[in-house]
Amino acid sequence: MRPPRANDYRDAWAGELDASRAGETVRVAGWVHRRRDHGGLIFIDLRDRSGIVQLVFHPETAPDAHALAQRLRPEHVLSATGEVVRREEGNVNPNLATGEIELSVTAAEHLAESPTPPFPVDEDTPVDELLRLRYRVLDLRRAGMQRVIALRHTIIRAMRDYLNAHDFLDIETPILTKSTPEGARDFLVPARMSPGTFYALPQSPQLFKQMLMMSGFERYYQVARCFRDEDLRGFRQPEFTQLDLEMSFVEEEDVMGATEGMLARVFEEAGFEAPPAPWPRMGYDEAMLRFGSDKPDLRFGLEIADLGDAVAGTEFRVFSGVLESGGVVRGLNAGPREAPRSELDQLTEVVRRFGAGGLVWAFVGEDGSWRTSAKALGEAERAAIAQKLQGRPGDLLLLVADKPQVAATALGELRLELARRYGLIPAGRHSLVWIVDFPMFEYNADEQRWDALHHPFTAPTGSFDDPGTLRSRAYDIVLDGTEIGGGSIRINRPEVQQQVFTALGISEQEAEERFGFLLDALRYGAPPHGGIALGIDRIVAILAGRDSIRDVIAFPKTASGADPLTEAPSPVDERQLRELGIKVLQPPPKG
RNA sequence: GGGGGCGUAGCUCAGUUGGUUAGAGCGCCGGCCUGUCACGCCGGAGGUCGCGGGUUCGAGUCCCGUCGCUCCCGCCA
Repeated sequence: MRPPRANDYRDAWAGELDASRAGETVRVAGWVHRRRDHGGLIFIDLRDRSGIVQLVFHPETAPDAHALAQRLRPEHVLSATGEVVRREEGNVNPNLATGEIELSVTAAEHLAESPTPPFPVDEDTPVDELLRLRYRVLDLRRAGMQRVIALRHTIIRAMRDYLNAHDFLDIETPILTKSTPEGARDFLVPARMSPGTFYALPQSPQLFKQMLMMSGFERYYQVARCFRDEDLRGFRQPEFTQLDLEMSFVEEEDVMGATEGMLARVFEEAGFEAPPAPWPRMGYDEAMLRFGSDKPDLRFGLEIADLGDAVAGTEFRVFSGVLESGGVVRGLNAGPREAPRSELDQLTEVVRRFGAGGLVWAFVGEDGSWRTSAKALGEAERAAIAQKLQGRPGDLLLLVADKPQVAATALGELRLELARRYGLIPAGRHSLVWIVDFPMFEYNADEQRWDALHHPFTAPTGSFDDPGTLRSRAYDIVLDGTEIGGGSIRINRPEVQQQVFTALGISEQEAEERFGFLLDALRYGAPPHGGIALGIDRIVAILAGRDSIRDVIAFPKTASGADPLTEAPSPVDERQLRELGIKVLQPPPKG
């Protein structure tokens, strides 16, 4: 860090003092990290953003400062002046960056006191997350959180640097915008000046960035806050940040290439060893078949194989029944395992949770014979399956028979469970892969209609005669099994946009009401364009090795959407509601 | 909306088949200590066992409800 401007509080960073400054008089300021009172000598570890330095208070040489030090307690704020002293041989602390020196304090100013903090501001004790969030200010003082928030800054800066250098314009889009009840639930904001009407907070700047392309800005980006009123998860918050970008006159590879250039720079500056770009492209169908997921984790094997050929014409009724009704039989080789029955039951539970009827297991014996739950499976079929799954003596084979989507998901989740359970993910390995060739629509059996898999502004390829066969020009980028971004080439012709709306069951009139502004803009000469949105919170969390994006957001919300720090959300005054013409049907419990 | 886990001192946790006064480590307070660095030694304070109800002679422990945190399913075009 650059030295601070010298003032009455400080002229140096605590964590950057070293032996080269021995003999100098410096002034540092920060928080009391720890205090060690030896009766005579008092040691204070002083912490600022840069790190920690040990202050020594001598009773004889600086009695006033020493008296002050006796009153210091953790998290008090202090400014201290003293001489940088090289420590004697036996007193060097190799665990401290500044451990070769200490500051022999001559004068100190007590700038602020603090009660005993509710938890220690160090990394040694795990602390309940609710308590951390209630006292987030103290939590954020901890070295790990300081590191993560700084890493977040580094990542965003790298993104901006790259995009600025490639002619992208940073353009802001509205936070108060129009509700388009499609996809996620909107957060609504009542409009006082038009009673009974509402703004919505943006789920993403999608339509605005497309209109910016139609406005001729060619290349746009924004670090955009997005809002979705859905249930939370470790990797999902109601408000989150995405790096949003859009480009004109581009094809898929232009956007993917720009993204790779940008992310490669991010990884480099974050000190994250990712495989070199370009990253592999994998079709959606292939990903679903081989990995049972549209966000495959490629850091380990356990690939899934289709066993339809191997078991064609089988007498085993579970398999034959599924095959006859259009289902599939797929399986994977879990490798040499000696799983007891209880463990097989747990694995069965995993596939059941994801909709599969059951799990067929088989241990391959030394002579190639099987010990299996599928006793009716014939010898020839066993041999064919073993060959397909490269089953060797000792291997555990796991099979699922079900509808294609169910079998894929169940085996995909089973694959992840096996990797966790048996520790199959090598430390320090990372995988990046683009998933492409998504279906445009997916049939919603409950509503008896087609839903857009990506979003309805994505450009399709193929024929509208059979919407199920349409593909979209969309692409997702997947890091270590987590989707960190997705985008597409957009529709730039109004008649195609209308065709998509029609396929989704949105009438021309309804489309005009909801998206008329976009359709209008499309009519006045829209360039071919496309873009991508990257989940910044997720990227930071993965690069920081954190399990939750709450840890990389300064002020996040709990799983119930509350902020324990401010106690939002909270009731509002009756007067505020009257002004907005709102009547609350279900008042919050008094408390 | 559904399912699992958790809730005991300021913090992290232990607490047996229901049984006398609910414990430990850290922190805190007081005393001692001039080379510690998660300082050390001695002493002390500190509890609505999340909340409400029930069973019982007796509940931290069993039952019901409820609140909060968390993970998963649904949801997240």
